[in-house]
Amino acid sequence: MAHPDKHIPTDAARQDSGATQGPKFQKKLTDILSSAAEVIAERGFQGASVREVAARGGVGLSGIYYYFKSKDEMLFAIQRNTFTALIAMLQEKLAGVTNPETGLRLVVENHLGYFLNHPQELKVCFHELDSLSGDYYQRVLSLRREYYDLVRSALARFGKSDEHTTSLNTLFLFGSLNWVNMWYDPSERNDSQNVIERLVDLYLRGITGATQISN
Amino acid sequence: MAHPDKHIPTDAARQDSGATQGPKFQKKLTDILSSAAEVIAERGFQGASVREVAARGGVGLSGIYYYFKSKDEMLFAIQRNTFTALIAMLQEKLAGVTNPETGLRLVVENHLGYFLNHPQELKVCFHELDSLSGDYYQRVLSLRREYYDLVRSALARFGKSDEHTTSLNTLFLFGSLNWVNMWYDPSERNDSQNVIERLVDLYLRGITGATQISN
DNA sequence: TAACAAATCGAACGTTCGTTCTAATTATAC
DNA sequence: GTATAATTAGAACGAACGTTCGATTTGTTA
Repeated sequence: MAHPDKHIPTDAARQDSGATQGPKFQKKLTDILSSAAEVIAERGFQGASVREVAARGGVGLSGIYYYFKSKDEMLFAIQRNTFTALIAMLQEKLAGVTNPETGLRLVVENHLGYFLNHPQELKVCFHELDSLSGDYYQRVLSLRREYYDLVRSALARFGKSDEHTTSLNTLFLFGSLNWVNMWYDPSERNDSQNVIERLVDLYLRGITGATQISN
Repeated sequence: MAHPDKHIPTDAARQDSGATQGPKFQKKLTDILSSAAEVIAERGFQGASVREVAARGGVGLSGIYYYFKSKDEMLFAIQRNTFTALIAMLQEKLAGVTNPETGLRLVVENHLGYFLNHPQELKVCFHELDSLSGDYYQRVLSLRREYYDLVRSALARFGKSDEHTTSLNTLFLFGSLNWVNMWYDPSERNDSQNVIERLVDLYLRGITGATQISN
């Protein structure tokens, strides 16, 4: 009881994005999360040791626990930040868009564009969905659903399929999108636009049944 | 040196499928591999403990090492068996088939059919590709390439796309196929045929650009 | 039953893991 | 400069990990 008040790590699980903490704290927290995404993408969540995350983040082992309550919370923070960003960016891009083809193109560009800039984070989100449990899992699940609904409603604008088929097409599209990080090498980023075009073409024809490519 | 000869676990890495060992040995080996696929699918490779695999397989902890040299070898055996089976089944189905639509349908039916019967094995193969290294990794990689080439050549029969586009379409298809085990619930196996049909429809139109569905 | 191999068991090894604790250091405010 | 909080550092905890080993049991062949 000699100590005034035990430090409670800022609870990255809360949505208070930095109001209570200085920018220096937020910067370090972001650095650690970036390192964590790196290590988890490489070794998997269970295989990623907190010690290595700490080393790459330039902190001591116990320093990690000043910023996060647990290893689980780090994974949760990565997934929450990523899905929140994906949703916000997509909502902004889709605002006011009515043309279905444009909507599909924006969906693909948004998702693959984010993958090009944050390959580790996206890999973690798509690869470690089941590594969380309890409250963390549920909250990420609801974000995933929100993102799914956004994409689904974009595909629904084509009006060419019944509801169930639209749902299936959405899931097929997510498969194609997420599988990209299994084979695409970002070092040769010359043909990234081509990948986007071919994927849009494929689903455009697949959904509408016509060859009405514009550009 | 009091012992005649140390037992060398039958080297599941070799391709001698049971000539040197009795059927009882092979049975138990299969049981263990099945349990291993179960645990690895649930907890990931790093998170799967040999102790739990042993428990579910009805063996003591050290009993595992009578059948396998290491945990890595177990993962290798699962992936090798799965890809070998997928390749063999697909080759048999595609034998003599020239119609491109039939080929695509057989590819999808083969892959998703295997998923329905062996969900854990397929999840392990698609989820733990990078958990192997060295020789094990290379040998699985070459099997994956063989399977990929089979599917790619089936899509190439449509003759509607250039080579690069065909490659991309193949990768997109693999994404859709492998993503299925992230959302499909095998307990409601009523609509599995519908999933296959919708996926075939989507890629049929996407590749050919026409709506030439037969049945 | 005797001999031998095949298969299983239990205990132990060295390591690494996530987490915690206390003390020391640095920054901030009066 | 002194007090107070924010941040870091180091050592240690028990638990779980993959693997090994010698002994024991089970099965097979004479």
